[in-house]
Amino acid sequence: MKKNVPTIRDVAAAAGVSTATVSKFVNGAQRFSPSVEATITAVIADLGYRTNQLARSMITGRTGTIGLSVLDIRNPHYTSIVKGASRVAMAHGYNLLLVDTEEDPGRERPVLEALSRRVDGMIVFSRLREADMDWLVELGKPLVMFGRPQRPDVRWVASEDFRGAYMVASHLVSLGHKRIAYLGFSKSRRDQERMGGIRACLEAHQLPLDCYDCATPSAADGDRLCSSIMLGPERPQALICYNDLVAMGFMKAAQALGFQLPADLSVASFDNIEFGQYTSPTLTTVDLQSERMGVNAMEKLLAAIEGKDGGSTIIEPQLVVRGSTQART
Amino acid sequence: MKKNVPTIRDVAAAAGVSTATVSKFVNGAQRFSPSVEATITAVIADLGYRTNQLARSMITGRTGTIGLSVLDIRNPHYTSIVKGASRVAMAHGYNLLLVDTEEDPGRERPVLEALSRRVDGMIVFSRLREADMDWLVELGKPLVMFGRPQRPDVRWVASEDFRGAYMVASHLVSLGHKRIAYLGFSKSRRDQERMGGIRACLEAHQLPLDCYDCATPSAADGDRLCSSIMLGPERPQALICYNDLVAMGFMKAAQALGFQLPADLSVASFDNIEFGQYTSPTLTTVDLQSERMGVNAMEKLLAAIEGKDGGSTIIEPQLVVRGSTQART
DNA sequence: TTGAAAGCGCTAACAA
DNA sequence: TTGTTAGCGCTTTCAA
Repeated sequence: MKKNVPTIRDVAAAAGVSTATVSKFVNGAQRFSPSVEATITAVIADLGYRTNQLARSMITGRTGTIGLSVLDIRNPHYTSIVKGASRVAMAHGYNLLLVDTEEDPGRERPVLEALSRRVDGMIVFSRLREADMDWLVELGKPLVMFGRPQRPDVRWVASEDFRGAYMVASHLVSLGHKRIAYLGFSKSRRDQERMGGIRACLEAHQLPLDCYDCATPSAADGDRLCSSIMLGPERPQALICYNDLVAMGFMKAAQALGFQLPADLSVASFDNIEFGQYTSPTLTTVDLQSERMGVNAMEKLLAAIEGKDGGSTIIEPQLVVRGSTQART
Repeated sequence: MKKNVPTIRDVAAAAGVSTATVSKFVNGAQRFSPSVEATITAVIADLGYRTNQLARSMITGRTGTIGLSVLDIRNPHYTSIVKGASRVAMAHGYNLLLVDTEEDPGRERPVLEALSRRVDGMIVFSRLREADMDWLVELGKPLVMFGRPQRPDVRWVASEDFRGAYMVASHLVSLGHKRIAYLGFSKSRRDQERMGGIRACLEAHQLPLDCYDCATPSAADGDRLCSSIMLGPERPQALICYNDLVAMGFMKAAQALGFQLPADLSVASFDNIEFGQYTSPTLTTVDLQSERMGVNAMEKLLAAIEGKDGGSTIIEPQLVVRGSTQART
């Protein structure tokens, strides 16, 4: 038995009208005489006709699909962004073409170039340097990025990383910590801002800052670097991690090393992923409002697709104090 | 300035050959005379020509895209599945069209029907009952599902939920627990198997089983149901939760109520999400190998698309014992 | 090895 | 309100 998907021509023939009429009807483009309307409706139901999106897209140039590129879908920060973006997209009848670049800048270009031809717009979280992303903009698709690319055509949503970092640092200083360290992730563009915020705060208090660097922003790396930081010559009293995952891995490793947290070390980080509430101790963190970032980015993109300017947005961070930070005794 | 994306005709004209030749060249369909090959290559590079996938798809019927439908992307169990599936898809040059049905069976049909027209195959995690998914199969696309749908055309990957459940129950019994409860999620088809496995084990030991039911399989619901379970007349000595999220919410609430875990209550669950290692106490759970499920499902689907039969797979569960379960003293 | 021509299923002027 | 007609960019016979 052959699979015969009915086309608009089949419907037109069966209903005794032209394909143009069926097309207009399907797209609700105008009003029809009751009789025509009735027949077409009946025939469509009868044949089980469904319009071929591909064919439509080819003409209209619109695909009804949004491309979303994230760095690691397993990081709940990105997962929440996807969730937020997905909700808005679905509510507007768009689908989501998801790309996980796995923190590898080298994968971004080929993947996004291919993606750009089949979507109406893209939201991208990138590890590329500003200088290396001309091609992205030249793809000519509406584009929303995370971070703050200095390009006139690109709208973005960003968090105030500098300010958030200043806030955590300030919190730790006020708890009486003198020796504070930062376990960052230099491959990220946000790392500079975070380190800058921490440094600015500490300098204002004339305190030094020790910096360490992850290879990947993951629990595994927090774990891996723990011994060298905690058992080295310059053991910190408080540590700020690049993100919650790093902090979780680090805390667990520190406890395995015999340290009491937060008594021996206060730990704080960025993102406020859901699971920070369940760690032991619970995690003090800077809430970046991931889901809202996703929602916001998608709203901007849909606006751009409709030719409106959604502008750019800075989302204010909020310090969430939990059990992992404590006053120096 | 107008955006003029070069088409195959532009290339043909500039190279002085026919569009058919260019098409064949682009698709590497055959060999060409050196001169033709050289000119076409040069012209393509010069014009920056890239083939329009949409147009090609319309003819070939292949889209290079896989649809993946999950119930809640924020649940790390699904996130890992997506990760696994995504890796395999990208490695084979496929894109991923992601759908998050948000645990709402009512959304599945319209969304998947729309999806089916623009993908080469679908992997779906569904809350639909067997009886309600005829339409899914009739969409006529290669299909891989999670769970064990009893349909000849559908390949699936499933975990041995009954066995896994039996294992946890057995573990708790051997720890000396007499009053064991199950906090399930009856909307899931897997719930039956899990409850069955637990019950089978307890009956073998002539122990009773109290059952409770979540409205959603989330930490929020574990939290919400905690007081009624822990402060009711039939407080359990051990609790098996539907998944890790429920367990995490439950444990946290129980501790807030003043209970010592695992001394006052042993808790275990299913999935083995990464974050179960960081809770306090760390979570005893049944590892379902989420990422592998995703990988496996995608491999099966790609096989099906190529006309091969990837078969169906049952993935064996593994009990991961951590701190949340302890012998009854 | 190359090309001519006929569409894939649909939409969008423009006419009637 | 309805129909005619000309494609969208590409692949695919079939013939040269």
